Amino acid sequence: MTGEIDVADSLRDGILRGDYVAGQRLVEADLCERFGTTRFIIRSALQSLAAQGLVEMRRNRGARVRTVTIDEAIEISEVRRALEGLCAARAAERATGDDRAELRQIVQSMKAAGQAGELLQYSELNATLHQKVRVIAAHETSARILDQLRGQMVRHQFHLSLVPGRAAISMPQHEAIVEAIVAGDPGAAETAMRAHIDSVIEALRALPAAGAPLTVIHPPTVSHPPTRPRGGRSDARRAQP
Amino acid sequence: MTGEIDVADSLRDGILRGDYVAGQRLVEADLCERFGTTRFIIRSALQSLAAQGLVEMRRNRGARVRTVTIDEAIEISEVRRALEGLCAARAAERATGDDRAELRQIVQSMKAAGQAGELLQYSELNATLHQKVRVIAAHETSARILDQLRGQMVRHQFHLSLVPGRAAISMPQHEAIVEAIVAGDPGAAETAMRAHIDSVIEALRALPAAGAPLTVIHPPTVSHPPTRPRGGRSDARRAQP
DNA sequence: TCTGCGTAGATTGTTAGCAATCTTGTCAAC
DNA sequence: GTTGACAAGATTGCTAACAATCTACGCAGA
Repeated sequence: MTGEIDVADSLRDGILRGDYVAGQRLVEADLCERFGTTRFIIRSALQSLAAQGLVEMRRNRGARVRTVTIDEAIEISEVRRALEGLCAARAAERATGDDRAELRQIVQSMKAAGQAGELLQYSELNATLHQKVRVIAAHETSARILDQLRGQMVRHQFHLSLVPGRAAISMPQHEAIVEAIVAGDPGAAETAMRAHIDSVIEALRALPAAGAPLTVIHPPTVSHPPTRPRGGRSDARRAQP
Repeated sequence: MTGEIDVADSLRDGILRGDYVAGQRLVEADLCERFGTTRFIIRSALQSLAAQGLVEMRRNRGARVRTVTIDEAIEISEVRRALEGLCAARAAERATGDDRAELRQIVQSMKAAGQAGELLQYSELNATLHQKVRVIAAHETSARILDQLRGQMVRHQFHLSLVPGRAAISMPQHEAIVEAIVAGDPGAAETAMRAHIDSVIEALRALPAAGAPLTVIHPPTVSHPPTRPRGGRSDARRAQP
């Protein structure tokens, strides 16, 4: 039985999916019940997730889902700007004929989704495009880091994709990136990618103070309320007639 | 007692200092004895170090000190190029008067050490300069990532600093970086930093295939041989007359 | 009524031990 | 002499129970 890995992945997926509210306490005993395993496994999983920056562990205070502020999201995006710029440049140097065709295909689909107003699909294609660039770049170190950062950004990125008019702004930027890669021009590819993420950062700065909207889409599970008392002589659990 | 953190730090320092040979197995029981604690603590520490990329953990096969190949070192340096470029640009925007004075001071000391042929001191000042730039940039996300990467690079960086003529090459590059930051020119600072790390990458590419030299400087502790049999009915331990 | 302290109980940190797994040396068969 | 399988035992994976720590409630005093 490979318990540990499964639990860490499930928990990670759960957090990324929004099953747990940002800032919510992750009580080990509760997670044991939910995943049907022991505290040791849960603890290992939590440590692993803490290393990925998805949860925050404080001594004697347990783990909570890490809240990423807008300021942090901007910092993360600045790092993305640098690293995805690197990947775009490398992609321009390494892209095969098939790669180029696929990139063009993705951009076509994005255009269609954008014009049809399919925000969700546009957002997914956007992720696909960025990932494809990373795959072509074949730069393991930056890929690993970008993966980590993406995990921390999920919520804000989700918000962004719903900002009206966002697709119209980013579409030509994506076209420029793909054009440069297809043309095999590393410098232009890097510049285009950086310009694109600059605009993402600008949009983040304009974003309202974050918060509730997400919980409307992904309501917290009733058995795991956002806050919960700790200690005290509250017999609340058993005191239900 | 805060055991866990101390052990993780001690182990990290030990690896960075070169107490453990690259690729060496880290047997939990041995580490327990060495640090005077239990396997749980050791295990947590190892997981933490694995997350930082300093050790490699494989299921049922334990932990070993991660070996970073020259190719990986180059990849890491490419990421450093992107992120330190970002930091240099931000430093140029944020540096106070005191910061500028301190930067100039460090460069002066480097010049002196370089001319005196004090390779070790030059290498330390080099690290100090890069760190100072990061501190001025005040960019937590990239600082955290750069810290991790630095840990993985230590060995190769050490090799580099011993390459004859290296100081003479990097000195003007460092001057250019500091000049740009002092002048408050973010673009020039980023360009200068990227040029500098480009030359580091070039030097890495020219480096001989890595390996033994380091063990001459930091011989492995006798109680922790690089390789050790596992399993089998070898009574080697007790069979010493 | 408000404030500060002690205590109950929930929660996490740690320990010791059993079970599963892998490595290596040895032996037999070809 | 070489190749394959077997078994010993070292090593890691996991479980359950104990100890340390923190939080909130309620009571006494002002």
